[in-house]
Amino acid sequence: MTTLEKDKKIPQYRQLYEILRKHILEGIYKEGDLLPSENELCIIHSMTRPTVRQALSDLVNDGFIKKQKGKGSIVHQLPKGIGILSVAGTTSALSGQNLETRILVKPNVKQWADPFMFNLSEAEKNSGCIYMERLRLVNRKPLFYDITYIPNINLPRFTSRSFENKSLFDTLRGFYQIEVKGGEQKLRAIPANKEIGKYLEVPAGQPILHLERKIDTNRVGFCFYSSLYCNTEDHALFGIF
Amino acid sequence: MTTLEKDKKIPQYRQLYEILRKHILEGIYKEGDLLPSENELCIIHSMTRPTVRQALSDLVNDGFIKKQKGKGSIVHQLPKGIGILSVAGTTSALSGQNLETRILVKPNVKQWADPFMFNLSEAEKNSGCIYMERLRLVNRKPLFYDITYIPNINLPRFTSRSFENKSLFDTLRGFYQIEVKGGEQKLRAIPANKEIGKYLEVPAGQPILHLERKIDTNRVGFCFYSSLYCNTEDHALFGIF
DNA sequence: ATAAAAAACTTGTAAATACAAGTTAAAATA
DNA sequence: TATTTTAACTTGTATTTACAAGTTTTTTAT
Repeated sequence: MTTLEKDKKIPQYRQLYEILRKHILEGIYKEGDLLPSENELCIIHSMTRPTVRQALSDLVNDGFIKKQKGKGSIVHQLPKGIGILSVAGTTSALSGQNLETRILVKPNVKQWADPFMFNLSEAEKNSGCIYMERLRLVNRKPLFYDITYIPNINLPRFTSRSFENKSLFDTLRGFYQIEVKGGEQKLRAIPANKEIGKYLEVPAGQPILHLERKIDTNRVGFCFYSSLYCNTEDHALFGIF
Repeated sequence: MTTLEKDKKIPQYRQLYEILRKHILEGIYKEGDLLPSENELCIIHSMTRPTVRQALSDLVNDGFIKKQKGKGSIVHQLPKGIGILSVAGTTSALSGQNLETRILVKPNVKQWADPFMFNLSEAEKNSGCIYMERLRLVNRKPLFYDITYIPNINLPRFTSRSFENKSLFDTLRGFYQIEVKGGEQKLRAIPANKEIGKYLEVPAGQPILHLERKIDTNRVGFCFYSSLYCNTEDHALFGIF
């Protein structure tokens, strides 16, 4: 095989989800619009109602539409802030904006910090972790200071890949067939220390939002971790629930 | 009729959800345990697999279990922080802990603030809002300072009800059949001002987490709003996604 | 005894069907 | 014309069936 990629079948409901999501993001369906009814979507895309409903259910969970019995699927107003609180990497959360990524510390293998922000399995502890520091800028202003920890398990050539202009999520999916499934996060408001203040260009002591995240994937037992410092002075973090 | 309550049929999948959720919270199923398989649940509760799967799907979305193909439904580790980021009122988010609620400003009808943190419909603007301020204490320490805004639409006797030891969500459900469906929120880290500092017993300038929330309900077009100031020094906010 | 193969589980995806319940638009009635 | 009723839509809930795909246990063969 010339490539590591396996051809994985994409489920029908997922394909429909992607199509509708794209159409909403492109503005083909605008805020307040009704999507075609479930029965119409069945006919258009040659699938049955349960399949269509699964796609719509995912769109509801991700905040793109809301449903009303008797009426239809209504396109939700798109988040104006930064949608990092749901399943999304920082790159996707900031899509459409003038985004720049600066690598502060290139991916390198090291030991896990002890204690670590989440409980680690023995397998994770023994394998060590790939460590990386990145800064994300929107319109030339630094917004995120992101420290990433990835277990060093079966990820050939990972440290030599570039992340300058590519999403970590895309890299994991493209080269290793790793899909993000969900995760958990802890939030705190903390004062910026000297180092964080330097990176985010704010005075020490200024309130900063700190997210500690554990991100689950489709590979059983494989999670990765992120410690994210976010300047919310200009941009609030946005989430749906 | 002597009561406002209509007898609303609770769907089977919702009943199963509540049972399993309760069992997990009570520790009958512990972290890492496998729930009975879908087919077993079908037999136990006399329902079909799609119905069971809908209940399990909701449990996944709410972070109580994760599913693994070929294996089963695994009970998730329960959040140690405060699960306010998903569908939950502060009361439910703090359940099990030594919780006290102090009413700072009793419910009273007033005009909406202008500008308001979310866009309001004309119907909402015209009706005015019910305003309330509450302080939530955990183990005698104030954690949340909560300002609630509820549109004054068809909620008889609302301002005269007590919220001392009752959840707002429970009141809305019990007296008005209003169920919380979801919502959206904006998060910021801000410095405590004098007033917030006084309530949360922290020095002015200390980083505080500010949540602005719009909460959707099953009553079409009826939302309510909350501005929540949270001291995350001791307790991080916890969320799954 | 060890290793490979098969069987027996598990959840994931998908179809076809039926009726309930809420909303909207058309038709009938006053 | 204005109002009420009806019909035609919409999504919500639930059953039944089938097979795919991943995991674990058992059986079989070496």
